[in-house]
Amino acid sequence: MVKEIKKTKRDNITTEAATLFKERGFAATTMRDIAGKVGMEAASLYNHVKSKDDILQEICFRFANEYLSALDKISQKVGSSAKKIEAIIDLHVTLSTEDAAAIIITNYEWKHLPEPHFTDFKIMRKSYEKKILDIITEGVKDGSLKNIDPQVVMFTILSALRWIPFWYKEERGVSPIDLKRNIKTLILKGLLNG
Amino acid sequence: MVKEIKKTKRDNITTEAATLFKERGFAATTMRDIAGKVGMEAASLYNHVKSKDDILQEICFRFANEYLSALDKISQKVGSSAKKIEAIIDLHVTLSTEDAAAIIITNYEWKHLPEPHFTDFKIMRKSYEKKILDIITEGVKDGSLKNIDPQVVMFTILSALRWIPFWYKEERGVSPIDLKRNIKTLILKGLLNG
DNA sequence: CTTTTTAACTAACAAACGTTAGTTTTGTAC
DNA sequence: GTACAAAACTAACGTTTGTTAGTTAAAAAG
Repeated sequence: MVKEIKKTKRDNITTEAATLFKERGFAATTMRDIAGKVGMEAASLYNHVKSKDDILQEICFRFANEYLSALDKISQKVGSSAKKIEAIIDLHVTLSTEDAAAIIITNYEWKHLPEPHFTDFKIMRKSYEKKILDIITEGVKDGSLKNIDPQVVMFTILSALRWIPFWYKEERGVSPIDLKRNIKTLILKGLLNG
Repeated sequence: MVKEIKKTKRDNITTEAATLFKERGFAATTMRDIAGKVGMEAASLYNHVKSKDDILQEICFRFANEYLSALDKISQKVGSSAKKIEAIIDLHVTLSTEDAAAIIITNYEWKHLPEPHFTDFKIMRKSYEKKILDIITEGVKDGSLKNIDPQVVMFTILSALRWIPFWYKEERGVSPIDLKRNIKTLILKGLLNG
């Protein structure tokens, strides 16, 4: 009972902080801002959270781990390179539309992580990119994918996916399902007709 | 003579500041950081620059204008929708590889612009996106482009292009020309073979 | 050489920052 | 109802921030 209440409050702080970090950036968000959103004084936050950095760490590593473990599952289960890329698109769209603020933090505010977490995160990120690079390289080698520089393909796809939480809004009238289908078509079959 | 020297020093400050804003973000970069890079005391910066915000404004609006005027030229001169999109890709790659730091600021740190510049910038940005959206919509209507949601296409392409300065490095062995060709193939013809 | 600008410097300010200490309120268990 | 723990509060701390004031050195103009 005690632990559950504490966890809920901490989660609430994390969520509100993520929204502010997204809007103003980590460095420009103050503990007093976060406290205001949560409905308490800044000092009271420290009953639930160790520091401002602590909040950032929680967000970044929660999703870094989620991305990595999801990618591992994809690498094992799914078949062809193209199918794996489709699954990666699904993964990013799902996370980006479900928890946009936190995903933005994970993708763009992680540079404010203090050491050694900064280095740890960087390694995880590089590892994620490397795994995707390998999937693409494999597809190019077996001839199922076009002979485009795998590095360019990897970064172009990841860039497109990482930016989704910035522009995605329900009000635009594009459902997550539509979004997945449209991006897959664009990436795999291209924009040109015929 | 007098004006030229002044302009050069100011440009130097702007350039060094852009590098720091890119690495640490605008809010986490101090005037003392910038001064250190330039080789003077923080207070001396104010002989060349009105404020910290002033530096950010200069960078953001210089490139916002450059993007917009380049896009207008493309809209007038170039022919088909596909050719226009190719020209937009060329534009972004050229700017991103020539002045990566400043482009990153223009794309990601503009949220720190003080009003009314923030609103002004937002309008310019929306206008840029709208013009690209129109190009895509036209191509879908005349049947030269696949029937993918133009909004999704616009954001996906722009996301991929806006992220280039983050990962592009000469050492990766991909020249700007290669990059342009590869991205065009990926976007227009897709990743799948056959 | 003298005068006038330009641009560097040192020193300091007021505000805002993350965080700590100490105290009071709130909620739960006996 | 008393006891105890959790979580809120107020107050304040030491730093760091962007910026200003006042002064000195360097460069350009006459």
